[in-house]
Amino acid sequence: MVDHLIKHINSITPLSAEEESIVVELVREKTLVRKQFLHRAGEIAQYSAFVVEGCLRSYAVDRNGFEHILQFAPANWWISDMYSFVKSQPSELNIDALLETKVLLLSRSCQVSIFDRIPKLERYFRILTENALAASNLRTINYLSLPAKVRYEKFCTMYPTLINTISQKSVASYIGITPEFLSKLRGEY
Amino acid sequence: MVDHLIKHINSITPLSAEEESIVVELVREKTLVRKQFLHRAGEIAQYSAFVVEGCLRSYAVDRNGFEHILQFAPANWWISDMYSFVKSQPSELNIDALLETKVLLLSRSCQVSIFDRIPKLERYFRILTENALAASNLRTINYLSLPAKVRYEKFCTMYPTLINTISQKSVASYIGITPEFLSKLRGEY
DNA sequence: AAGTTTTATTAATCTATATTAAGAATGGTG
DNA sequence: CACCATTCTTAATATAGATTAATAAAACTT
Repeated sequence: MVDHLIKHINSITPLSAEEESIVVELVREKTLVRKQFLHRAGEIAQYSAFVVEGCLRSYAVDRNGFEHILQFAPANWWISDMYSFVKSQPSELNIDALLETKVLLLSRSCQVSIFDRIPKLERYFRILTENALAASNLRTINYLSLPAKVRYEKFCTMYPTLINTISQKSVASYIGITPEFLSKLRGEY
Repeated sequence: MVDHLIKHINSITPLSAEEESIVVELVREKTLVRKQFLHRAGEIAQYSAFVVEGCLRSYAVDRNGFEHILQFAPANWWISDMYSFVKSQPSELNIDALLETKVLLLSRSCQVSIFDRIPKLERYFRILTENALAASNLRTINYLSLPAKVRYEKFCTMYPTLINTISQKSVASYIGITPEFLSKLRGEY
C-alpha cells in the first residue's frame, strides 16, 4: 500500500532507497468503511491522510444542519483539515469516507520530524500545498464570478472521474447550490 | 526596505547573517503608484511580491467587466498569481496597487535557486503557503455557508485595519456582493 | 480650490437560486 | 431478494441579492 505513496513522492521529488524506508516507517495504514469519520469537527486534526484507494471528503455543517463540501480526495490525494493541522486549533471540518477507502496516515509530529530527516519532503509538501492553493484560488474566482450552471459545467470537465463516483447531492454541496437546483439545471439539457 | 522582509523571515525561520545577505542580493525593490499594475491577466507571472508599505490586490475580471478580488496584500504580505507563478501558464488575474506601494520582488527562477542555497526558505514558504491555504479554505466555507451580511461582519473582525484603508466597493467585491447591496446591509444597523 | 472622476446611497424592480413538499428511482444492508 | 434509506426529480412559492437609475458625497487631479 505504501508503494502508492512512494511512487507519488518520487514523481515530484525522487527519494533514495534509505529515504523511502524512513517514509515507510512513519506512515500508518488504515481502512475506512463508507461514512466512517477520519476527523470530527471540534477535535484538533492529528493526521494528514493520503488516499490509496476510495474517496474521502471534508465538509462543514452550518447552523441549519446543511453540509458544505470543501474537498474531495480520490486516490493519490492528500486531505486534512489544514487549518486545524497547522494551528493545532479545533476546527469546523469533518472528514469522512464516501465509500470504502484505504489511507496512509501521517501525524503532525511525524511530519515535522520528517522534514528535518528528509528535506526533499519539505519540498514535496511545499509543491503540493502550492498546487492546492492555486486550485483553491481558482475555485474562489469561479464562485465569485460564475453562475451555478457554469460552475457545474466546469466541475464536470475538471473532475470527470469524480462525477461517476459521487452523488449529485455531493456535487451540489461542493459547487454551492441545493440538490434541487442542480437537478433543475441538469434537466435543461 | 529589505530589512522588513528579513525581519519577517526571521520571525518564522531565523537566518544566519550570510543567508540574510543572499536574500538581500536576490530581491529587487520597486515602488508602484496608485492603480499601477504589477501583473496583468494574460501574462505569465514572473514575480512574487512582498509588500513593505501600502496595499496591493489581485482580482479577476469577468465577461461582463466586473472585478472580483481574490486577495488584498497590505504590509508584510506576499502576493502573486500562484497559479500562473507555479504552472508558468498565463492566467486570469491582475495585480495592482490600491495606493502608493513599496514592494520587494522575487522572481520564480530566483526562488527556485534560493531554495537550494537556503533550505530554511523552503520551510518559510511552505509555512506561508500552508497558512494561505488554511485561510482560503476558511473563506470558501464562509462563502458556501453564510449569508452576505455575516460574511461582511466576519470580514470586519478579521481585517479591521483593511476596513479603514480600502473602499467599500473593494470589500463588496471580496465578499462576493454588489456595492449597492453592501450599502444596503450597512444601512441596516 | 475648482473641476472631474470615482464611490456611496437609496429605492424600485427583477432574477437566480432557495425552500417546501410530494412522489419516483436508486442503492445499501439485513 | 426485499426493505428501508437516501437520493433524485418536479413544481409551486418565496427570498436574498442583482440590476438599473438617479442623486449625493468623497476623493483625486490639475
